[in-house]
Amino acid sequence: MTKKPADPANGGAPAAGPAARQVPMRDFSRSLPMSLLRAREAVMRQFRPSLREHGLTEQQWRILRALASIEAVEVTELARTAFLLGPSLSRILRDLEARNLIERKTAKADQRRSMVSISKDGVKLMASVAPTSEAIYAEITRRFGARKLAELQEMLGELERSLAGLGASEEASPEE
Amino acid sequence: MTKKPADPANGGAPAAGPAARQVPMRDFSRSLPMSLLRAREAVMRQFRPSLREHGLTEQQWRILRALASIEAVEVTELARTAFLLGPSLSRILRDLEARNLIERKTAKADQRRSMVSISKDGVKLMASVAPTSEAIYAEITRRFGARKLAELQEMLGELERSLAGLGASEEASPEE
DNA sequence: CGCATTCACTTAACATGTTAAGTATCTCCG
DNA sequence: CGGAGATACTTAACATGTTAAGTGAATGCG
Repeated sequence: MTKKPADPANGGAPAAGPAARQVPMRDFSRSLPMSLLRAREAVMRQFRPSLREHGLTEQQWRILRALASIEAVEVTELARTAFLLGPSLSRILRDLEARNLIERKTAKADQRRSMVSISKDGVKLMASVAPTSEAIYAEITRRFGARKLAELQEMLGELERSLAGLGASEEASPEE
Repeated sequence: MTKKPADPANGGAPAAGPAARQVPMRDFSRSLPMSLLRAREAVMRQFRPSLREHGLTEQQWRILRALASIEAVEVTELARTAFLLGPSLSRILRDLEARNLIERKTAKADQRRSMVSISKDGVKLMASVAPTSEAIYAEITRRFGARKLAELQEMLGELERSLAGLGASEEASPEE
């Protein structure tokens, strides 16, 4: 329960170490990336045990959920939806296919593309996980407050939008 | 190269698959974990290029920043501060030590503990990265709005606190 | 003192994140 | 029609996330 940041609560020496402290930066523990990371971890910690019991990782679950609402998708589109990078998705799909949770077949029109869909086993697995998952989500909503949750989501969306196209100033296509 | 799952521009879901949709769940793309993940990714995408130029990963940078404000810390305490799991930290410290960016020495009172501190080279490296990093943070703040940013951070903190002690067994994550 | 327990890490093993290459297709233009 | 370039993935390589087991050093207790 006790959370102690970078506070040298030990001896009490004011500290004046070997080469420390010379670069003045915001308090590290309050940076936006850290806040987002901690918040997300706090949330995911609620779900991981349940998923684990069903033999699913967070990412595998994301993929199944993304597939559940559509008939079939191309890998690239699925990567966007499940917010996974191509290589990760490629590996995970290989495993999920081996477990018969998804199905894959190359598109007729374009042999490069492969269409991915959830299998019956996949649907069954989802059905067994969804109740617990929803219950956890409901508890989180109850604790934090439905309204605040909506507000938070809205702000997160705004943050995303306000940063869109800021760091992509190189690498690939100038336009996009 | 620009391979990023960043665009939630999925074109909706016609939906009506073979074995799909039977388990009614919230729209996957709007789940809290996904919102947090996307927001954090949007933010980190701004920083990664700069860090990379200096040969640092996001986690290595977190560690250096955590070390910059104190004389020395135990590994466990550092793990809490930098929000890293023990094993990850162990590996990263090994590498940072090999690069002479940090120093380590076992505590006299307790041979099990090792005290970690940033080295002169580490401080120098930080000094060369900090300006860019601060500039990026300033731009993010400008785009999103300082007030909204503070609000967001506050909400994230509340979310964290409201979920504290919900997961079955705590004591297993980098936070507490 | 003797020894089981606890503690503070470290190693190991497996899955994903991330970037760079590689491979097979497909498109388009000369 | 043919080859350069773009596409849609897949592989590879390295770093981290995550859980479990291992190691050496302190503690507690009989």
